Amino acid sequence: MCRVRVDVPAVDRVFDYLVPDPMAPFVRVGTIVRVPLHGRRVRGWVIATDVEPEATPERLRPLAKVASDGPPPEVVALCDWGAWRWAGPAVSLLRAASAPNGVRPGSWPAAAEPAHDPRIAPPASTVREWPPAADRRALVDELLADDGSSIVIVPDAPRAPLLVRVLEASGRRVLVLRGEQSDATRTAAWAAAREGGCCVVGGRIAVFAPVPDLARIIVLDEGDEALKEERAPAWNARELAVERARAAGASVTLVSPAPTVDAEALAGTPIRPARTIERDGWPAVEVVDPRDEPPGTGLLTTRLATALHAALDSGGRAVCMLNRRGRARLLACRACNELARCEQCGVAVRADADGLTCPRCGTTRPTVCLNCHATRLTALRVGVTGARDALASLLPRYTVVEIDAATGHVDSGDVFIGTEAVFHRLPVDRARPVRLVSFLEFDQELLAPRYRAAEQALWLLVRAARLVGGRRSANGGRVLIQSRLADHEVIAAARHADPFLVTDVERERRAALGFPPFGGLAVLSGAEAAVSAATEALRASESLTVLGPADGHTLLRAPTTTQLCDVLAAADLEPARAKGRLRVEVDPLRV
DNA sequence: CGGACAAGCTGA
DNA sequence: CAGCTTGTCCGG
Repeated sequence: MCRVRVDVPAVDRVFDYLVPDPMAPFVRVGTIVRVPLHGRRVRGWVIATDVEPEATPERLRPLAKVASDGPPPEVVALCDWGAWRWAGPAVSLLRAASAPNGVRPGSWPAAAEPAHDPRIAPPASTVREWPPAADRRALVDELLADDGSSIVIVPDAPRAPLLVRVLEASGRRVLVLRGEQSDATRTAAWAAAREGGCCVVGGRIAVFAPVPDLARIIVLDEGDEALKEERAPAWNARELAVERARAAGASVTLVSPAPTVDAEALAGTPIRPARTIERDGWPAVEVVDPRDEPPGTGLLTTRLATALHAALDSGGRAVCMLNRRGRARLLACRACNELARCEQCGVAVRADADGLTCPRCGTTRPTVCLNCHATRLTALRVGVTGARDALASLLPRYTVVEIDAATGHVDSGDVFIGTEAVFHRLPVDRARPVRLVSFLEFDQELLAPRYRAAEQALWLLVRAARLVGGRRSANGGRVLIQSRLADHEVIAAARHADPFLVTDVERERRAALGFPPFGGLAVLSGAEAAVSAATEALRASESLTVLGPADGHTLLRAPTTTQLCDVLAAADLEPARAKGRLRVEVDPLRV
């Protein structure tokens, strides 16, 4: 008899099945099986063996097939923990923890001894500050385990191959596990990791690597949002790493150029490198206040123009970042490209929570194209495109390339302008280093209405620092910030190479507001009827403060994340889900 | 989710 | 009242 969690997210339940004798040698916790369920065959994970059946024996059906080897028992437990922590179905985590193609369930590798006995060596968790432009390969090599397996989580995919080569050169068996790999490649790496004695390097899914002898987990760039799954449940590999290490008696190190308050709460006061390493690991930072410029200068200040010429004329390249968030004034239909205008008076309409609203006459309508009736609109890139044109006329001898999340492969150019995507998509060109990264309007990052705005803004400066290199690097690159808030702690942190100027302010602010990690926070969203039903269902619980629903969202707060998760786990939200789509996001990036 | 079954609607 | 649609229930 075994208990199976079926791979149907809408059926977030477990069922018991008989294990036919020939299958018995292959069935253990984690094994992926196919089971009959309500007239069809579905996939599922064995979550317990030798269970006492809850159903009447005559209703029990046998397993249909053993489909694949699956995550080891401790990873199955980690998925359950994640389902509790992010208030979602465990199935989505189990999928991330399994090989995509199925692995022949032969004889299991003998369960290896844990690399460390937790009774002798208590699990250590640490935060290491390591500046953005400093070489972190030596740090990682130092942190890796000499016996047992290690997991190194590198959210920034383009930076991983170099690290892999270095680790291989030092004689380690390295396996790469990333969500973007082909199914076959990922399956092969997953299967190989079961042997243990390896170093698994990868993105957020690497936290689920099926190594049997885990000794160390290293999370690089612990504040990178790529560690967080975008779909619900929005699990974060940083928290999972700490939990997995704790359960396995392994040690975990969270490394970051800008340690977050959350990392401190998870793994203690950060360890800082020597001051010279800090200083040399950040670039020279210059701040330009647009108020000091002649009126009508716009986004291209004279000091920016000078810096651009200096960077380009010496053979380097330049990057300009401008987020168009909150600047878009024009919407166009994704299908027919027609502009979204008011049906009464013809001016451009704006998108809000209820659909489209005319700023002149107040007429509203659902988000639908008047020309072709499609319901998906896209914001025209007024901000970036306008700035691109201005740059192009300022720099006639150079190629100005616009980059955003929708841009495909870019292979050359002199000046790159775009949203945050400009940091991810910039073509590599060792012969032409980036000598200038400029933020055309940094205040909108600093003042963004998100409670993690300061940490996110500092992260942009981290990305910039990695492009131009440290202040002593041969490139001679610099960062130029256009801002009216020169004294803001984010700017001060980069200028003084001291990220704790942000952490210290942020810790006080979060504690005062009771925001994570000093309190539990979740947002309900989705269909209006579902959100209001769920809100009513949760309003009764004593440990929860319920705000809303307002604008289709409800804010849930609790004294601790644990209490919040306990309430959400105990609540029956099925009646609410029946009324429409309901999304529960614990630790939302924005509220 | 998706099959089963019941209740509701329609047209001869 | 057959034949179809729509809604609700439930899975071992």
